[in-house]
Amino acid sequence: MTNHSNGRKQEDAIPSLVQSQRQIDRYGLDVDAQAVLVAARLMEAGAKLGHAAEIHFARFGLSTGRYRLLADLEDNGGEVLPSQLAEHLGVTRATVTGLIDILERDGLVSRRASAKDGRQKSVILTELGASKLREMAPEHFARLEAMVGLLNTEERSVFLDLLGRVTQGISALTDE
Amino acid sequence: MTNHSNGRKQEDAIPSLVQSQRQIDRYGLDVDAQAVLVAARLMEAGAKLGHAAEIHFARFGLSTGRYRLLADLEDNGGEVLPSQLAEHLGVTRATVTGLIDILERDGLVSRRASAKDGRQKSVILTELGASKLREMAPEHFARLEAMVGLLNTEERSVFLDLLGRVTQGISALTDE
DNA sequence: GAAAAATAATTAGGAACCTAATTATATAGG
DNA sequence: CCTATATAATTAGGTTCCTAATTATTTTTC
Repeated sequence: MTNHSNGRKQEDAIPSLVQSQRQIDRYGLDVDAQAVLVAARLMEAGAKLGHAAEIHFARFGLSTGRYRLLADLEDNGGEVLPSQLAEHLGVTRATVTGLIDILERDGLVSRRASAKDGRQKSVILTELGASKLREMAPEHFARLEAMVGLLNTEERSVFLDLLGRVTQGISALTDE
Repeated sequence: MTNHSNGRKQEDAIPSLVQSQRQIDRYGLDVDAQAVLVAARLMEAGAKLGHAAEIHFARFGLSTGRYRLLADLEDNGGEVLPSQLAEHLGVTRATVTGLIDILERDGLVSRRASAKDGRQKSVILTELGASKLREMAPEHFARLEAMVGLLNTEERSVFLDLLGRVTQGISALTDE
């Protein structure tokens, strides 16, 4: 058994309800096993999706972060400050600096010093960057759509609602 | 504006439906914007949860991976092979080797050469490792429960079902 | 029973993101 | 005005996980 692709055997990594219940019972805690299971499954799904996304974007010579930066640039008229990019993407400025470095090296964006404020250097989407987005759009969006193809419109709405509420709850892990 | 904690401003990073629709319209593609939005939101949520989990486990001197390894060890009688751990956790053997290195350095697990097969070295949960799990269980599970506290039991069931189907669909990103 | 193939764990090196410290410029307070 | 503070971007160094190559041992095959 070669464990091809990523050492994951499809089903093995999925945590089960009995597994969660057993963990809770071991310490005699008063916790809902289903709640714990939701947390575990979402974590699993997030990690799996993150990994799959990297593979997907690598096909176009990009990473998830670099694609999202390009897309945000396109969404905002082709010129955005690094600090704004960091905010839009939900990553740190240090990370944005690194993303820009590679995108600039590859000719997909360029940096331009601001006239108004000497501290700022705005990031510009080059023609090459724009054509990269254009070129990958059909396949990219088709795959995203296929990904949620097992849910109908109604179910997607419900999923978005529930996911939003769980996302709000994530702060329970970091609070205090 | 200091952008404390992680440079994320609560709402800013959440992708919206109009944003997805605009991206699709730009290239005149026949794709459902809601489907794209589900993909984007799940990615966002996964990344956010992953980061929050690291902060959570860091409180106990662990990382997400190291905690999961300890928990799996406890779930399986305190002795498991590295290759099995890799399979259970859905990570590579190389990663497991690294996790064990640190856990062993901290005294939470130990390695023992197999008698039957000279290639194998099983991993053992030490008493210190077991007490670490015991000690963190109440707070750990309480926080997980709080995280999904905005969903009632019925909604959690629905969420698990829908998440499971989306998770199946993730392969659409990597197929072909 | 020795050569070839498979398997277990590890090592080496890379990618993505992080926090904290640094550099350069702009703004405010006395 | 000029020192003190705030802000923009970057650099330095760390964490987590990955793929590919390596080492050691077992199993298969002829």
